[in-house]
Parts: sequence; C-alpha cells; structure tokens
Amino acid sequence: MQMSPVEVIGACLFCARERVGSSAVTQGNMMSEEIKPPMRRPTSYDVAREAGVSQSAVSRCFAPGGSIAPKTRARIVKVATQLGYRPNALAQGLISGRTKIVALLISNLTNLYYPEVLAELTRRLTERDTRVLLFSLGAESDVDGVLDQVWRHSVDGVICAARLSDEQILLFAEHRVPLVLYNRMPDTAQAASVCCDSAAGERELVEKLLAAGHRRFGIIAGPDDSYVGEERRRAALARLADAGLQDVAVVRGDFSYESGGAGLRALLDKEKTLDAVIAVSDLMAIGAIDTARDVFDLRIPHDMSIVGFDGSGPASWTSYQVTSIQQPVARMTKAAVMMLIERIEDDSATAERRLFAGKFIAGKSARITPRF
Amino acid sequence: MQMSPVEVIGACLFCARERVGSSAVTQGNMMSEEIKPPMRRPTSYDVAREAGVSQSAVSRCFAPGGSIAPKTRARIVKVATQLGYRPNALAQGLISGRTKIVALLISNLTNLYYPEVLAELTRRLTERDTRVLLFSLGAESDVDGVLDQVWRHSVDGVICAARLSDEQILLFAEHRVPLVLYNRMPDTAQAASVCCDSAAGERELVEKLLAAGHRRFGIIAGPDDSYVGEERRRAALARLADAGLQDVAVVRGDFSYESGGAGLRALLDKEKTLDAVIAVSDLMAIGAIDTARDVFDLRIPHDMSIVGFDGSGPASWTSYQVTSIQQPVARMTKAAVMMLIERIEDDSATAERRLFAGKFIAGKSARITPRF
DNA sequence: CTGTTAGCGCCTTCAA
DNA sequence: TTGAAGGCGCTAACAG
Repeated sequence: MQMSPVEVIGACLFCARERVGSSAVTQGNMMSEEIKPPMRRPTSYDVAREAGVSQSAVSRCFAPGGSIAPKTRARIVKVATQLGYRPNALAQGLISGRTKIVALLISNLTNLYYPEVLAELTRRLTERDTRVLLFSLGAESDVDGVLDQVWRHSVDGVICAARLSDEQILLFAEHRVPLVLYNRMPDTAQAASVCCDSAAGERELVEKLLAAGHRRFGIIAGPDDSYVGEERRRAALARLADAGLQDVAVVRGDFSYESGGAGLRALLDKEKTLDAVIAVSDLMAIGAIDTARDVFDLRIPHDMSIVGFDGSGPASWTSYQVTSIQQPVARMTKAAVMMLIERIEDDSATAERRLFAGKFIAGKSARITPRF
Repeated sequence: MQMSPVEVIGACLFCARERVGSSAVTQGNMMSEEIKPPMRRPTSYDVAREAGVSQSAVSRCFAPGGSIAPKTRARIVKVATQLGYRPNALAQGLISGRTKIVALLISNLTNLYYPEVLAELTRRLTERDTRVLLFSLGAESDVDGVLDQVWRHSVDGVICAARLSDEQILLFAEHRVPLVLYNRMPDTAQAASVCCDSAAGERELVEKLLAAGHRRFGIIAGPDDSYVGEERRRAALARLADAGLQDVAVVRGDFSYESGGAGLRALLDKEKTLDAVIAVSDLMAIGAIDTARDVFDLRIPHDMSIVGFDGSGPASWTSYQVTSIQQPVARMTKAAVMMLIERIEDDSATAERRLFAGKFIAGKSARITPRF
C-alpha cells in the first residue's frame, strides 16, 4: 500500500543527487541494459559491477592514497555518485581497526560551562574528519557500563571531562584506547591531560583581594569529589594561610546557581560579616551575588566582594560582571584534540600534562583596589 | 622497552575485573595447559575455543532470546568474563543491520536552552540501550556532509534540532532512516515532529500584556530562518493585530544575550517609548532587561514590561525572573525518543506531529495586572 | 595499475 | 540444543 517517494518517481533509492542529471540516462537505458541498482544500499560490489572493475578498485578509489588510474577513477566515481554509493563506516572500522570515532565523556552537561567545551570539541573533531560518540555521565550513572560501551564500539580515542577512578583510567591502557583528561588529573595513574591552572588562578584572585585590604573571607567550595573544585579550594586556603589568615569559613555547593545562594546564606550564618566570598565557579558566584543583593540587601562590591571562576557566558552579563578567572577554552580544547590525535597516531606517546593559565577578569563584583 | 601494566602483573589483557578472583586459576594453569588469551581483544572464537563450544553458541549466549542450555551458558559466561570478552558493536551492526546508535543533530549548542535538551535526550536514549552520535550544526556547517556521515554510520534513527531543507528531509525517507524533528516543522515534506506550541504560548503572553493595559509594543524576533522564532513572531503580531495594533516595531536578533540588548536599543531608537517588549527567547529577554536597566535606566517592569520564551535556567534567576513560557522539556524529549523508537521498530509508522503546550511563568519582568 | 584472495567479528539459517 | 557454513561490506597484502 505504502509507496515511497522513490518508487513514485521511478528513480533508484540513492540517486537523489543525480536525479536531474541522470534522467536522460535512465530513460535511455530503459529499453536496453538498464542500470538496476538494488533497493538496498549499494555496496562497493554494485559499483564495481556497474563500472566493470573489481571491488578492490572501488575500495582504492575511495581510499586516501590508493593507486588507481585517473581514467578508472573517473569511471568509478561516476557510477558511484550515480548509484549514491557511500563506503560503509561499520565495515571500514571492522576491517581497518580505526573507526574515526572519538568518545566524549562529560558530566553535568547542564552546568553552563560544558556546553561551550562540548561545542568546541565537536567542532574541532569534525574538522579532522572524526565523529563524536557522546556519553553524559550523571552523578548516579554507571561509569563502568559506559566504559563497556566505549570498548565495544572500538572508538579511536576518548576525551573525558568526568570523574574517573584510577582503576578506570588503567583500563584505557589495557584496552589500548588513547585517553585525554579535560580539566582533571588522575590521582596516581598516568594519563594525558589538559587543564586550566586552577591553583594559580585562585591564588591570583586571592592576592588581588588581599591587596585590596579584604581580611574576612568565606569560601563556597565544590563537592569534595570535584577535582577542580578541590584544587581551587586548597589553593585559596593556602594563599590565605600564607597571609596569616587561618580558620576561613568554608561551605560546599554543587556548582549550581542555587547552591551558590545557599552557600552564601550558610557563610553569613557562621560569620556575621564577610569582606569577600570566594566561589569556586561563576555559576555559584552568580547565585551568591543574587542572594547577597536580594536577601541580605548588600551592595556588591561595596559591602562585600564576590569572585568566581571559569569566565563562562553569564559571568559577563551586565547584572553580574563577575570578577573571575577565564579559562582559555579555545586553546584548551584545541590542545585536547591535538593530544588525542597524536596518541591515536602514535601509541607510544607517553603521558603528558598541559597546563594553561587562566586570564584574570576584573569584573565589578569585587573591590580590588584598596579603600583610599 | 615499554611495558604495559598488564605484562608487569602477568595477567591477560582484559582480565582486569577478574584479576583477583582468577589468580589461583592462573597460577594453577601456569604449568599445565594455560589459558593463553591473545593480546588482541578476545573474540567470540576465543571464548568458544576456551569453553569448548562453537562460536555460534557464544553468539547465542549473548543474544537476547538465544536458545542455549543453562549449563553451557554458565560455562561460556565464565570464560567470557575471564577473558574480558565483549561483543564487537561494529561486527554486530554490520551483520544485523542495527547499530543501536542514534544521531543527534543540534545547532547552537551554546544557546543555553539546548544543553538541557541534549542532556535529557542522551539520558533517555542511554536508558534504552542506545548510543548517541552527536553532530553540532553551526550556521556555516555543511549539512549535506553531516547527512553523509549519518548514512555511512548506519544509525538506527535521527533526532534533529537543526534546520533541514525539504530536500534533506526527503533523503531520510529514501535512506529509510527514521527521523524525528525537535521544535521545528518541515515546510511541506512529511516528517515526525515534536514541538512546543509557540503560537499558543506567544498568544498567551500577548494577551496577558494587553489585559494589563499595554499598548505600545516592540518585538525582538529571531533570525528569519528560525522556525520557532518566526512562529513566535507571527503569533505575537497576529494577536496584536487582532487587538487593533498594527505597525508594531520588529527587530531581529540571533537568540544571543548581546542581540537582546542590541535589539532593545534598536527598538527604542525607532519608538521613543514602549510599554512592552516581546523577545522570542529568554536569553534575548535577559539581554534586553540588562540593557533597559543599565543603558536606559528603566525599571522593569515598572517602566517597561519584557517577556521571553523557553523557561531556560537563567530566566528564573533572581535578577531577572523573566515572564515567559516554559517548554515542557522533559515531556518533549521523552516524546521525541519514544516516537523515534517506535519508528525504528516499525518502519511503516507514518508522520506524526506532537504539539505540547508551554506553561506560563508569571515572573517579574512584566506587569500583567492593570494599573489600578 | 589491477584483480585475486583472505580475512575483520559476528549473526543466522540450516541440518544434525 | 548445538555446530557448520555462509555472508554483512570493506581493506590489505599479494601476484600479475
């Protein structure tokens, strides 16, 4: 009963692109020996038969450096486009052992900082003729199950912006799958990684605040299983300790807007007044700013300074203009992709760590000059 | 020179999980007929040989409804886990014609509304044992090239939240690849789709504004190639015309924060004063709010009302509380996934359109009660 | 430069 | 229930 548009117009299943140009040919062949492509997707055999060559000739024709005579190639290409032939990626991957697919493991896709990273990574990988298999790792998701899928699909490599245990990292070596960690470092295992220098960035922020005369600090940290969160918290505390400030109040958030506000409330609950609040992410800083203004009726930065980290989009919105450290996402994603490709092409490449300095954004959420 | 950790500990390449439990066995076999798994990834043949069965038995063992004796199965499973065997997804896909992979085509990954959609879609697909091949379509990217990749990888289906021409939509039918459009409709071609009812939502917003006594309107629309943008613009204009308001000023943005601010400036350039501004997305509304406050020193909503659309995260932040229409993302993504799976399992399913009503969010960026 | 010949790892009839 | 055999579509030697 059902008729596909293809049958209606009487053309081959995959000739869409050639429909106009080949109509004459099709008609001409109507009565004689018509090219009768199969209803299934055409294979290299179909092309070979039609072009009067062997299947391997077709294969070579579409391979990067395949030796083939210009004339033969032309004939094959003609038939191929006519039939709408495309090499089957599955078969290619199965035989060659390279799929041109990279898995991306990302947690917290909704965290406002990752979308940019994800977009950049996929763009750069696409540029290099590589597809992206996306795995979103929620807090409650089964990482081992995900890794299982990664192995099964024979991806060429993995970029991971999610938490991985040392054992899990070791699995990559065993399976011979190149891995690049994004903004996180393994505890003890060896792995390639590209990070923004959280410690240096946080130190810079604290120093500016100290220089401006702030003395009573509060910190809104991340969950204790966050690599960057902990790194930033430790760096801030260390620098404060160097300045003789001990016993700084610390509360934990989960990087969300809401937890930023809740964090500020908790801090102001402990300490009556605070000169400066250090949030380890922009989103939490924004939540803190809104709560400071709305709930505590504080003027930012006049009554209190608030700093963040990341330099993500909303941080620069007029209402916030968060004083922060901006991660060089473009350079970092580029580095991640390059490192991965390098490891795909040369499996003897050893672990390497690339650390990028962040850029201080003055913003308007913190007073960074001394009160005269 | 290089020694993998595997060689160091003397276990098989893929025994990681069994390393502890099988150590005795390994030692016991040391002197006799040792299980010597290949350094390459073990195949069903390796398992079969070791378990003393045929390769097809192994295959059946891992197939959903394969008939196999419990005893045999147990033996196979034991050997399989011992060797760390996992079916090769490529080979499975090649022979069975089903890859359990769905392609996701998304544009504007950085647009703040999509991350949530993307996260939800991947979560729901993963739940159903389906992987996600991600394609990010920037404005300047080669859609046909992307489709080419989609065909090559034999994905089981596609969910598309990006612009597709009618010709491109027809290609899906020719290639027999199920397609579900997300928040867009084809011009004339047939395709399954799930959308939020933009027209109804925009109408509701306009009605509230009219009822509150607003009369001088301005619209910040989207680019003219955006389906939802145009739908919302048209609906707003139509409803305003019904109320006798013609010649409403319209400017176009690109859905970004910046373009919202620029849009407002352009509007206030044309008309000196405006009662209400209708932005077709929250992000542009937010940009407009910030500019209204910061540049024009207007109190929102006292001096001017601003409404958005989407109900995305930042819209509910204390600084904005945008009056808006919230899309039921959870229901929509669920519907999209279900529709796609239905079409994968039954290729005779015809085109279907599911339209979800949005939810009015009162917010505080618009005055929706008459001035007393 | 070209064709022949093996597989890649798996699913799926088909007999036994 | 089991095993043997034939592909799925392609790449990669290897001869000619």
